[in-house]
Order: sequence, then structure tokens, then C-alpha cells
Amino acid sequence: MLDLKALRADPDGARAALERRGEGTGARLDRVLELDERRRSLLPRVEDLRAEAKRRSKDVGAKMKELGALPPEQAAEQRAQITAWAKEPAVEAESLRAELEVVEAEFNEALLLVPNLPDPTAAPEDTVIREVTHGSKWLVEGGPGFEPKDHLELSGDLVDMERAARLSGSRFAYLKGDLVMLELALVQWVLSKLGGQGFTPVIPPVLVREQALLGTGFLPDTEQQIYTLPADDLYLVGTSEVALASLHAGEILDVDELPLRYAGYSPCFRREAGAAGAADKGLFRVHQFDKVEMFAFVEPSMAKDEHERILAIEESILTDLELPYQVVNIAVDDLGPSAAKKFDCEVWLPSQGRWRELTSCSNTTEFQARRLDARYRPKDEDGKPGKPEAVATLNGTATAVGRTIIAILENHQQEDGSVAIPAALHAFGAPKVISAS
RNA sequence: GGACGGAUGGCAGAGCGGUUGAAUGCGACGGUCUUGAAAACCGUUAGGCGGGUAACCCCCGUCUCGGGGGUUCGAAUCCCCCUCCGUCCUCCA
Repeated sequence: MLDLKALRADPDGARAALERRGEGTGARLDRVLELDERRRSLLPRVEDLRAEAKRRSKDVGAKMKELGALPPEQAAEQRAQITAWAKEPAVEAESLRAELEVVEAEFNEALLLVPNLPDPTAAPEDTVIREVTHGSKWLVEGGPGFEPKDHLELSGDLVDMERAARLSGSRFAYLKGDLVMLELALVQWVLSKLGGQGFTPVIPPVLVREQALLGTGFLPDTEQQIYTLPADDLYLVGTSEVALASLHAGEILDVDELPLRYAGYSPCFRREAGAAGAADKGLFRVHQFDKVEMFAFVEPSMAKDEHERILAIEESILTDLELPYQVVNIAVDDLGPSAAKKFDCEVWLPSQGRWRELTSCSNTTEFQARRLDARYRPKDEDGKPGKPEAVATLNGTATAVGRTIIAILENHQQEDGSVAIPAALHAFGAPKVISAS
């Protein structure tokens, strides 16, 4: 949700920024402004009537007392008159309020449809800003001298998608043996690394109410990607970002508590509707996967720095895993509704001979916080507490387990089909070598 | 699944039909005192929306005591529904 006051102050600037997301996005803003106008013309009239009703209501007691001196019949008549007089503005206010309610409902709905203002530095089209190969054997001249296998060949029966399909349908997997140990090592290693960066590990609920999806901007927009449990009015989250963002919904945080950083570890569920034809096989695109997600609540002025910081952590994880990657500044017309700016880290997949998305981090500025009503109380230079303001939120993938396993298997495969697991994971219980045969 | 009890400001906790947006305590902020700090004392301190302002301070109005609806001239206070929390029973990994 955007800052209404800022929109009213500079509608043209906001419209221009929104148009960068694509033709017609500015029109949604105009709809909001128009409804805001109507709302504000109705509101004062309702409030004036209510003020009058209150005044009269307060006088009732005194007027009623005066009636005590009158004969009963006359008093009854007067009493009825007083009541009618007191009721009049309230009744009028009520009918106007009904009108206002309709306008406000439309207004709120329209406001939810306006995406975040993109950051000026969000790229016009996907732009590679950095490529880090660590001298990968796949990317040096000539390659390692053998044909890379894909992750399914490398994992053999450690990944069983046929039987998973029998159980649950396509795009599900059984993960077995050494790969399970690899996942657990990966998760534990990442959580300990993040712990050193101030991120508190969290295992959140993955079944959430609609409000959490609305608050994070996944609704209304990506409903076709979300699993629903209609019998219980719950949704399965596609990322723990949803649960982490809601952690401080409705709260006013002390500025001294900020930044608050969380590392959520949870399964993620995605319907992948529309991806039916996608050629990705194996673990790359599945309906259920585990992920460690970073999430930060910061002062708005710190959001850009935090975004860079989160990106740096993602890069550091890839570096420690000795995975070749490139960083992409994602095109402005490809941003989700909440994001003002987004970086993807794409990893090299030797079997495909191309870069594929592995992690991603977004600066959602105050967009989610406004919807979730997550605020903080700023202090001025003298340390005096001020009015609550929306915090800024950011999120980034620490490790998407399935895809990370793919990247490790493929990049660290050896000619004999075994895989040398990166040293960083050894101390966390990962096998040093995984061999499918 | 069943039976009770509860939900009030940053937190704790009164109020149970009429200046109650809300006592009191804690916290926070300001001040007095002090070499400084602590203690003590005094004062200030909820949020949303709209208007007066181009904007801040400030002022005015209105809404909000978990959410929604109702009764009433008037509801934090009475009634109904929902959500959540606690306790007990039942069940259960």
C-alpha cells in the first residue's frame, strides 16, 4: 500500500513512476485519487452531523430533569419531543454514512490494486551487474574436458520423482539418503552463518489466513500460485516471507529495537499454475520445497543499505559454496507488486549451459508494512519520541534448498559422476562426497 | 469436539449505561535537585481519518476499549455473532 499523503502531494511523480511498471498502471492510481476525492467530500458532512448529534445527546439529561415539574401527560409529550429532536441528526448521519461506506470500500479495494512505486534505480530491463565465477571449471576456456551430467543423473535414486508422482502428482520428489544429510547440513550452516549477521532463526507457521497474504502483497495478485484450504479458510504459504512479515503486524516497534532480522526456515508451496509446459525437470520447479529466507524490519532511511547487505550475504553464501553466479538488477516491469527493487542471483548450471535463478532479494520499502500496520516510533535529534511511522521491510533468499542442491551437484560433479561437497558444509554433517551409484 | 473465564493505551491493570479517550502503576520524554549519576519530587505521554495549513508546530472535528452487528437520545459498560487467548474435560503426533 502506498502512502496516500505522498500520493496527494505529488500525484504526477507517482503516476510517472508507476507507468514504468507498464502501460496503464498509472490509471489505477487515478482511480484511487478519484475515490479519495469523493470520500473526502462526504466525510466532513457525516462528521458534522455526528457532532451535532453528540451535542444534543448531552443536553438530553438536563432537559429531562426539567420535566419533573410538569404534569405527567404533558411531560410524556415533551419527552417524546426531546427524544425526536435528539435523534434527528443521528438518523441523518446514518444514511450519509451508508453512502460513505460504499465509497470507502471501493477506495480500499482500489488502493490494494496499486503496486509499490519502483525505485529509480530499478533497471528498465534485466541487467547483469556482476559476474563471479571463482574460476569455475565450467566457465574457463575449454571446460573440464567431460560432459556435465544433470542433477537427476547425478543423484540417481537419491531423488525419486516417479514414486512421488504416484503419491502426489507431478512436480513432487522424495529426497533420500545423502541428499537429506546435505539439506540438513546446508540449512544448519546457513542458519549459523545468518545468526552471525543478526538474523534470529524462525520456524514459522506455513498455514496462514488471508490477511497475511494481503498484507504481503501476494493477494490480490498471485492467487493462481497459492494453495488454499477452503474448509478452514487457510492458505499454504509460498515463502516464509509471508509469516515473517506478519510477525510484527499491528505493532509499534521501539526504534532502538531496529533493525529486526529473522531467518525463516520452512517448506514452501507453489501451485506453479501456468508452468505446465516448462521444460524444467527434476527438483528445479516443484510444488513443495524447503527454504531459508531472510527478512528484515528497518527504518525506511536504512532500507537501501539493508538491501545491499542482504544481497552481500546471498553472494557470500554462493561464494562459500563455490558456486559461479551473476547478480541481476531485475527489470522494473518484472517486479512483484510489493517490490521497489529486486536483485536475483543466478547460478551457472553446467547441464543447461546457462544461468538460472537461485536466490533473490527485494526491497519492499514501506509497502508491506503499511498493509500490515507494522510501525515504529522514530526519535528526533534530541531523542524525543515522535509519531509512529511505517517501517520498511526487505526479504531475500538465503538458500532455496532444492535449487541449491541442484547447483552443488552440477557444479561440483567429477568425471566419475561423484560430487565433491563444498568444504563449508563438512562440519555441519554433509557427506564429503556424494556418489549415486 | 465439550464446559467455563477472558480480550482495555508502549506494558501491567481499573472501570461495567451519561464531560471516560478512559483511574492507577510501570516505562518513555521534559523539568527541579545534583560536580555527574541514582533516588525523590513536578509535569507531559494512545492511534487512525478529515479539516484549518503548501508543509511543520499547533488547533478543531470525528472514529477507535479484539472484530462485526443490535438495543438506547447516549455503550468500554447491555444483547447477538465471529476471532483469538487462558483453564478444565475429551481426543491426538
